[in-house]
Amino acid sequence: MARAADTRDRILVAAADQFAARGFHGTATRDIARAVGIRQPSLYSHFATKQLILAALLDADLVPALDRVDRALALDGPCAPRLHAWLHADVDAILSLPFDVRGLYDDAALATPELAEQAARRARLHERTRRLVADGVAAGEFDADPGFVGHAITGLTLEAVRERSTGGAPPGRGLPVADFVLRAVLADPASLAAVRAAAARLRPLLGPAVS
Amino acid sequence: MARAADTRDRILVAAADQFAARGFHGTATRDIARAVGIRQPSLYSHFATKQLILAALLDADLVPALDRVDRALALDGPCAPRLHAWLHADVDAILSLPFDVRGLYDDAALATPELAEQAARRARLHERTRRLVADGVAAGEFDADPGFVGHAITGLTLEAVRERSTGGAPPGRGLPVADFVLRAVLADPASLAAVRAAAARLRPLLGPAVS
DNA sequence: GTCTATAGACTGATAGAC
DNA sequence: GTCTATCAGTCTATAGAC
Repeated sequence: MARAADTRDRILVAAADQFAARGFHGTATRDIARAVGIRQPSLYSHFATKQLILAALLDADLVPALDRVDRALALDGPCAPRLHAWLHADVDAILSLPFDVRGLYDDAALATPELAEQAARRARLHERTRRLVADGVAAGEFDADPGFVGHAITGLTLEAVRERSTGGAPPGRGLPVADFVLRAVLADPASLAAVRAAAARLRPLLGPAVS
Repeated sequence: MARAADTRDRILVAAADQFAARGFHGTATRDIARAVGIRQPSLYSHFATKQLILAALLDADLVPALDRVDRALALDGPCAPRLHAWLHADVDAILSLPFDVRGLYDDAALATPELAEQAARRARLHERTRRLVADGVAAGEFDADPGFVGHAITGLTLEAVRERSTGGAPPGRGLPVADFVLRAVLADPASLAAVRAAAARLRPLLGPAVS
């Protein structure tokens, strides 16, 4: 046991935990190594630099997230059930990751050239989230500012992650987040029950149904 | 010119900017000093430790915020207009601070004994926000989980701050945030217009009307 | 792949002249 | 209150034995 790929994964999980608690800059490679049970220089058998640990974690979060939003954008039918199903699946998927994404989005670290690819992925993710909302506004289903709602979704998702990390039990937050956003943006609030029912049928297409 | 109190304030603003960009641990006292235009040891004429700079910034954010939520809790009348007016005033007040609060809430730093007082203030603020929502649920005005809505408000507020820092122009986000939350929690969505009108009369009691 | 040893830069904070 | 000089500790990353 303790194969190389195993150690690599344990480094990633330990690094994410420490980044979440103290930030990227506040985490020493010695701290990560200690949590894994190896010496600090041994990390460099798996990652050439500390920044590449962060890049691997960002990709593990961003690549599946981009796939989910692309699938939601590609679905047919009205926007409201697609937004609801996507939010539900997206938040549950992020909360079910084996590591904590909270410390990954360090704006200064993402601004460095080494992480340009990850920064571009993140910008693409935000742009597509905004488009999902804007489509619904254009169709008359939503009454909202897409830019603001995009930021609101980001804030709600990050806070759900923060809640899991700092609080006790990790609850199924996907459904509450989806309900909260849809209630806030639906032009016809009375249609929420129908939207939820339609979203339940779409969700299996967007990812595992966790809650 | 350049009196002592002046330099102290400029240290606080510079420190907040750097904490927002690189986090508390990622910011060197030399970086703060350079932004102020003094040498690194000169900082210690104004603050005994780096942590006390963070404590002063946290207090400048938390003490007025506690005052605002206490005034909202003390008001008479239904909960919905009070929640709307408080959210509007609170977000606008935070966005109009002369410094960036985004980097202040480092969980690991707040957990140290030196910042216990600030951590307690923050917990009190969260508890009172939750109570403002719970009162409305008990009165039948809201249909929501107060714990979840409390976290949602935190996430929306932090994202509004992040948006100001990373994006370009700082828009008046207090009203959109208040509308977003009220639409999401009101048991009777049709009452939003009346709630907004009543909130507009309360808002002058909670702080400056920025937008 | 992991180890010990260490390089070289940077960290927060102090001492003492002005 | 600001400065120069500096200390002791920590940081990421490398070299080379096993």
